[in-house]
Amino acid sequence: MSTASATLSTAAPADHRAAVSLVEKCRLATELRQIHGRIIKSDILSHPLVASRFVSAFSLSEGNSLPDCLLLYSQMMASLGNRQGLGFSLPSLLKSCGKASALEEGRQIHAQVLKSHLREDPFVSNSILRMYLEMGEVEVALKVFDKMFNRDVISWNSMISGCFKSGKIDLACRMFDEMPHKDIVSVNSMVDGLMKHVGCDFARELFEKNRDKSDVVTWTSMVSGYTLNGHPKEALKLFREMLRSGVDPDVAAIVNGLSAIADLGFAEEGRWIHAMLHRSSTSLNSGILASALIDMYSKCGLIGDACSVFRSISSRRRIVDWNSMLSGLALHGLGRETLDLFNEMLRMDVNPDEVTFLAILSACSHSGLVDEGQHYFKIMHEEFNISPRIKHYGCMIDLFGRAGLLENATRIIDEMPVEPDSMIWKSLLSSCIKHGYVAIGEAAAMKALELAPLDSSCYVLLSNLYANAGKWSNVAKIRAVMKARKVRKNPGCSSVMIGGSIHEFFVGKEMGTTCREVVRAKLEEVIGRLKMEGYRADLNQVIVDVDEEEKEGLLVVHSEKMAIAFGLASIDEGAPIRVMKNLRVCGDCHSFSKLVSRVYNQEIILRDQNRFHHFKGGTCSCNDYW
DNA sequence: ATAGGGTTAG
Repeated sequence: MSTASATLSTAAPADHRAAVSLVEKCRLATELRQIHGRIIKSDILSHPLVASRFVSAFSLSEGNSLPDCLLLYSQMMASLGNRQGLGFSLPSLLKSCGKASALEEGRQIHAQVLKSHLREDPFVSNSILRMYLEMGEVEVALKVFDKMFNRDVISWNSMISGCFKSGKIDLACRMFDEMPHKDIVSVNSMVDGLMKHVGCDFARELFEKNRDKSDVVTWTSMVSGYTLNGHPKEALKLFREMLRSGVDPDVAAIVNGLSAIADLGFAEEGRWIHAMLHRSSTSLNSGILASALIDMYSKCGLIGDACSVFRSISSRRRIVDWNSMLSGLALHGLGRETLDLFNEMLRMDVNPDEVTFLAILSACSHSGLVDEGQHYFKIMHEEFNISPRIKHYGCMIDLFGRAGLLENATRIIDEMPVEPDSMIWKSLLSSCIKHGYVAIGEAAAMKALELAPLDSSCYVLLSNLYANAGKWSNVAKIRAVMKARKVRKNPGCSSVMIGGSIHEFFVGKEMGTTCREVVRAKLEEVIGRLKMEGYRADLNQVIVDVDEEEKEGLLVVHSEKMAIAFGLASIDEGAPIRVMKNLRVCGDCHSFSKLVSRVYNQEIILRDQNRFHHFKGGTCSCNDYW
């Protein structure tokens, strides 16, 4: 039960102060409507503050209720005594139009404003600008901007962020250069835009040039940007630097720190932040903090801790909390548990969204629950009125493909209303590798390569397809094409956590002498022992790394084997070996890990690009289905 | 009351 529902049973608010505080507690539009109904006959509603709070509450409530906002607006227009209330309400109303992409309504309000004294109000004119930018109407916004006589730093800043969001990068940069007075928000908008649309280095340059390093938003934009661009290490480095420099992190800063930690799998550091939040009595019920913690724990392999956080949320759990938990379970291959939790969510009347169904479908796909996956794909549309997006189709292709139902997978591609992207073709291709469909796989690879000619994983997959089929001359051809196009295979990298510190292993890269000898000796021993248990290296799976064989003095094995060997030699008795790998684990390393877990009675928890594998007693939590 | 950073999928 939410806070407002509890308060709703009491009588109508006595004065405008009581009304304002009540409105601010509401989260749902229905609650707001009830309060509105109670005071509609009193004069409380005509108080400028009350009316405007209602509009802003409606525009922020779940679902952004534009009709409610418009109704209040027309009521205010009708009561001549509330001109002040109108001035305070228009910014929220215009925001509401922007969020709802209600161009026609927005235009009408704009026209009415131009005819009134409010055209001189900077809040109102900036909100008009913002509304057009929000709707992607950059041309209109530019016209409004040019005609504004009360243009201020907020107008310029709105233009910068709006231009970035519409992909007008040059215009955004020009605005930044030309603006007469820049403040910290201008810099932050620019840093964020450069991160998202141009690249880390340009953002970094601006960040370094800006001498003011005390603003938490600037730091957060940098942290978020590095993570989004695939550099979580640099992101975490900056996050730590921010803390060291004494900047007080807010929820958004923490969330971004956690997101970098989740990508890196640094469980210890994630725990530390959780403890820090606990010490400072920060509530996990506000914002997306709980959701970010659940995500971090899941991605660090600590699914139990993720569940604890989820269960500890004391207020009504919101959709983001459920989604993070569902995705976490799916990531760990806990298909049944994911579906059980989904049903619990439905029983509690929480409305699933498109992300929920992505978690559900990916859970089904990872666990081989083909019928269930089809069922949820069907009801997603029929019962919950959510149209599938490309990623949902991707999950379905994965679901059928993994299960060997290639006809169903290709039918999805034929029938989907959106143009398939390279991810879709790569997914089909992976299934073809698994089930040995060379011709279909070849065709899928060609499509993928057409769409993403510089994506090394397309070449690697195709090469694996040929290698599995014994078509060695084709394998050689692929390698030649890669060389000619200067496409380099993403180097495999695994890390293992030993006593709180991280050790990294790369294929074909020099490591410290001691470390190399430890790994070499241990690997020799392990492989010897496994061979007696019937292990035979599957050379087909290793073939893509053959280039590295020419280098002398380097270990020519997949990085996860090195990490596991190092783990075996160094881990405390009874503790699981936690390994993270940047690519997908290959079949050979998978059987290797299973055998190690039995022969050495050693639990191994391995996170690869897609999911977790828990190896124990000779079996894997994925049931060899991945 | 208007401008900047925020999780979940793949």
